[in-house]
Amino acid sequence: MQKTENDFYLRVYEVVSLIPQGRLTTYGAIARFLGSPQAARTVGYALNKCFSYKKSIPAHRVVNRNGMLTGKHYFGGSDVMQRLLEAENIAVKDNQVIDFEKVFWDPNIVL
DNA sequence: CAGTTGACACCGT
DNA sequence: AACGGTGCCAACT
Repeated sequence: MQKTENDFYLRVYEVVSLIPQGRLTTYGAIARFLGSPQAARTVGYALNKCFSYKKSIPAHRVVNRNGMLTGKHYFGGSDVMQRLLEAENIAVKDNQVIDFEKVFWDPNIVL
């Protein structure tokens, strides 16, 4: 569908904001959803700037393909991201999401 | 304007 | 099976 914003990272924010509570997705899934499966890195970069974005983005619901909280350090704390996930019934152990595939949410499948 | 970076992912050794 | 190196895309300095 057509987006009013053509900026790549704006689209990333859109998708991340659509992630249901208690679910999470991966950078690769979002990248693939945007049409560039190889642009997973760009997705992560977009989320890095999401803190500078005017809207609040649930970036804690986005993890890498392994389900590991790679960017937890960017939340301003060492365990902030994990805490946010815990608040959504998502178990996290050693920077890794438990039952990752169970809570995994793929925007491509939904659409 | 050109070079480097970065919250990833995949292939090769 | 585990570790390291390379590739992509867009933004930042």
